[in-house]
Amino acid sequence: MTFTSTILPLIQTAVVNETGVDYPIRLDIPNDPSHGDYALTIAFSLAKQLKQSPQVIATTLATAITTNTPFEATAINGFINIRIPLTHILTYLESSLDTPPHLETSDRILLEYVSANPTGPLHIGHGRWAVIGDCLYRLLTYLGVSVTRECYVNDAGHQVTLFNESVDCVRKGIPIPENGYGGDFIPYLVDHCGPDQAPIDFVQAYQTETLHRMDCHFDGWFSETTLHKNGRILADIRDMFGDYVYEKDGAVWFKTTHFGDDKDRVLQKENGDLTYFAADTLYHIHKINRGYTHLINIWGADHHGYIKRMESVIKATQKPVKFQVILGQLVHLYKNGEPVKMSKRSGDLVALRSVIDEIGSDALRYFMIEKKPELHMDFDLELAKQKTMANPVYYIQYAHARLCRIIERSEGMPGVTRDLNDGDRELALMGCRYHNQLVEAGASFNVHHIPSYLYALAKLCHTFYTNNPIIYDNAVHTERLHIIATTKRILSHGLSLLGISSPQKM
RNA sequence: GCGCUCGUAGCUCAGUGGAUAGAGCAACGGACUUCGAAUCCGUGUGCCGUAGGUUCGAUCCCUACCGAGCGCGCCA
Repeated sequence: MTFTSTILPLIQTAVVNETGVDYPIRLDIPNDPSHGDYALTIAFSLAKQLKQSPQVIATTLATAITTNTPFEATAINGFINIRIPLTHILTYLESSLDTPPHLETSDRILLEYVSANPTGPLHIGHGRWAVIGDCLYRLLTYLGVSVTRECYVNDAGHQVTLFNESVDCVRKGIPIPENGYGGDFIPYLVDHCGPDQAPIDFVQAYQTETLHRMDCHFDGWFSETTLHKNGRILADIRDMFGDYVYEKDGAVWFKTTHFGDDKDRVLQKENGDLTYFAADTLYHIHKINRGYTHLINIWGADHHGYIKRMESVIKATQKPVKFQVILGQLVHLYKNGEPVKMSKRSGDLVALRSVIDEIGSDALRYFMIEKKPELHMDFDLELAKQKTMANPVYYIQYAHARLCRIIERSEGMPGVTRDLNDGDRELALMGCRYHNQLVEAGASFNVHHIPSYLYALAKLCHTFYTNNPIIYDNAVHTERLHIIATTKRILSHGLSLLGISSPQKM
């Protein structure tokens, strides 16, 4: 249950009773906290309809709200500012974490991300999609939404053939073919991959292990090869989309332009091979056939040209399925200010695994999730290492550890009740907003709101810690202890949604 | 050329159709006998890329332009 859901209905009723107009109301948080805990801008919206000035309406409504609800409302320049009584805040805070908020949707979500070729180690960009996907999963699941995490394994096609050839060449000690896979990884693979294991299986296991090091997991791995097995990919596509499949220049095409794409796309090449697009089309149909109604893909921004194509496929099914792509901009990796190439085939690859091992999963995850996905991101390895101790994640974790310490120290001490001040109120109110933040983040699929919120909460904690002693005169301030106990749980829970640990001691 | 993403303080970035646009870093000055100083407190900075438009109100929505990155394969 969110905090605003304990407030909004009462205000809504008061407004409807007063004006006779059932207008949807939104609670805003004012920029300036001195204005109030929440604000309504409804008076502006109703001005035309009621033929009165916003201020007149606001004044009337403020009186009605103050009279008919537990909340105190004042009208200023057309805004209605709301102040929530402390008792309401504390009552909510006490029980808030026991009832998770719900995000209303009947969709079954399939979240596909990473989906790397099993031809080399994952790079830092994969790390970014992995963390975004993983956090989104954790958040939506907490909000009661049905989400399945899936990684599509591109274990078929020309690149895999090329990769296997490269491995063979290295094994035989002969030069790798033109456009083959160079770099340090193949020799590493040759040294570690047993004779009974296929090279791509080794790579996939290697990638999985890397992801585990940053606590990223999947519910399923979908192998492209399984789609090819019965040899019916093209036939199945024809069966479903016969009207939009045609032959030209010896190739087979999908008429994606009919659905808004720039040009039609090839399903089967002149040489008889199927394209990546053909298999991926069937894969997405497969998702729909498994009952998923909302397909979310996290792709690197270099694949944005592919979106229209897959959108066309979804539209062609004429099924009420949502298709959404979260575009993650690539991470530009630097080392001491020098750009580092991330090409999978180049020898100077900086693998995700080495970054995890260098700066740690907690710090890496925080860096990857604190910025919105579509933001271009520069990531300097040396800087990240240097800043490790000044990293925001430690600031948040430290707040948690400090609160743990107080709670530990207070055990067995006599409790006393004393007055609460503005600092108490501010921290408690911030804690109340946690569920609203989560719902907002979940509804918009913007996971990066969570670290922003947690940082702000941690900041209040540190200020609170300095100004508001919980233990003094050998006694515990009971109400304060309740506030920080819940705050501690929120910090810990929020961090867990990000896949970041919340140590009791640091 | 066409398309996608981005453009906010010196740097890295939040932010929302609403009130005086905010954090962190960096700089400077304070605060440890006291629940952990990995902390706190104080001191500045902005044509929110540019120009129009919609609106009672635009940094946010629309259009054009400028700049950065990416894409425009019968590669994956």
